[in-house]
Amino acid sequence: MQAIVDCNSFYCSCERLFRPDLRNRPVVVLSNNDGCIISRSDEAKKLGVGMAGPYFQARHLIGKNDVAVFSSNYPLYGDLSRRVMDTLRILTEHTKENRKVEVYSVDEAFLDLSDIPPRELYEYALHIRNTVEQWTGISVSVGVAPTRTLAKLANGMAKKNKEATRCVVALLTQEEQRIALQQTRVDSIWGVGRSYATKLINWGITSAWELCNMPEAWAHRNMGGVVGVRLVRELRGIPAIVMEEELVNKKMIATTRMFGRPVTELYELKEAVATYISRAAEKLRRQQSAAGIVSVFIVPKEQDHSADFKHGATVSSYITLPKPTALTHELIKAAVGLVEGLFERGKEYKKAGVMLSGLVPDDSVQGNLFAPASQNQHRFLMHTLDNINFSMRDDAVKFGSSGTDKNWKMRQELRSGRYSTRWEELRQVK
DNA sequence: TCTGGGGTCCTAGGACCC
DNA sequence: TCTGGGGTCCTAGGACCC
Repeated sequence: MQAIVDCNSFYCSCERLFRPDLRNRPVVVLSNNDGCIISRSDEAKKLGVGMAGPYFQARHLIGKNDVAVFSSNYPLYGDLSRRVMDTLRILTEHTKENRKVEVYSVDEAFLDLSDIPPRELYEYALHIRNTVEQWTGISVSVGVAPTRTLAKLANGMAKKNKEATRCVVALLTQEEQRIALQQTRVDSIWGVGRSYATKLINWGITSAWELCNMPEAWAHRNMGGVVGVRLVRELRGIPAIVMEEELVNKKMIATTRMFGRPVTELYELKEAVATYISRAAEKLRRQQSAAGIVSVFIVPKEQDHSADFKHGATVSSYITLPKPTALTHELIKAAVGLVEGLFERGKEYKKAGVMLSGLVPDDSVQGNLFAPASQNQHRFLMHTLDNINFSMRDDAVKFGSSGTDKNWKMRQELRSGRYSTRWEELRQVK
């Protein structure tokens, strides 16, 4: 059996943890640039605040109902996430194999419960739920089932009805699974997004149970080949998605941001791109990789507002480096060159991003016999720079090309303190 | 005159996730 | 006025090889 442990309204719960006065008040957390609503407390959901909707559209509702609003505070959420995951690891340590927890995202993890006797599963899950809340202050929901997709489905049922289920739902028998599938709409299955949902409904398939009964060949033809087959099997209780072998390195590293205001000058775009590259290069070095391909994209402000804003007229280009590198200045040089090619005078830009791909392990990078000895010093410099930025504060030391004013930076007007990772921002009680 | 078939690698783009 | 950011996997199709 598999379990998925998923934090309830995670970002909102994190904010509330340090603001007990908000316990019964509706809370929402905004995306970067204060653009969209990405987390809502139950009270906010009840008010009808939509998920992932633009903040400005919900503003009226929020103002009228005394909703507490926060910009996202990733240092805080990251730290609390680590505490929750550590707790899960401790709770599952008694099992023989050491790797029973697979962190799936910042607020959820899969647990392998194959060596827990079926009769004890529900109590076991409940114990996990209660202990995580007691130790970290974060409340979670747990779904238990033979496959990951069914576990997700169970988790959704637990979240929907917290009191009755005590935030734990286990679908252990075929009978329980059938009823759950019949009650679940096809568009809330894990792995069915907007586009497949529309297709399925047009075909007259509206419940998860109906999809579960479609032949595999049909799923292969109509739902993305092997992906569709796996999905149908998972619904039937046949595991088709398995635990990851181990934490693997990323295959691509991206840093992209909206600007706080429209940007018209080339030098500002270059500063932004150099800043993003510095970030991405840090991530690159953290996993001891080097990048062989640098891509850059910039997004002009739409003239046509009726168009889908996510599919604007993005312009992008990429370059394959002569040799993979993890050195920030080499990556910046490549990226800045690309921006110069993409930029058009007279246009307003709202977003830019960089991507590093073609990643290889850094130690496997072929040394060049004729490279100057200074190469190794560069490497040492990068290491020092990362250490300073990690221990002091972000960007304490940086490259001049990143700019100093950065008045294009994103808006983040409502951020709470980084209570648990910065001494200066420690919460004070009188 | 008749001009195959199978394999690999790469890229672009679609779909999904949180 | 104001719509996030960072990933993954898969497929199709083209280029190339023998």
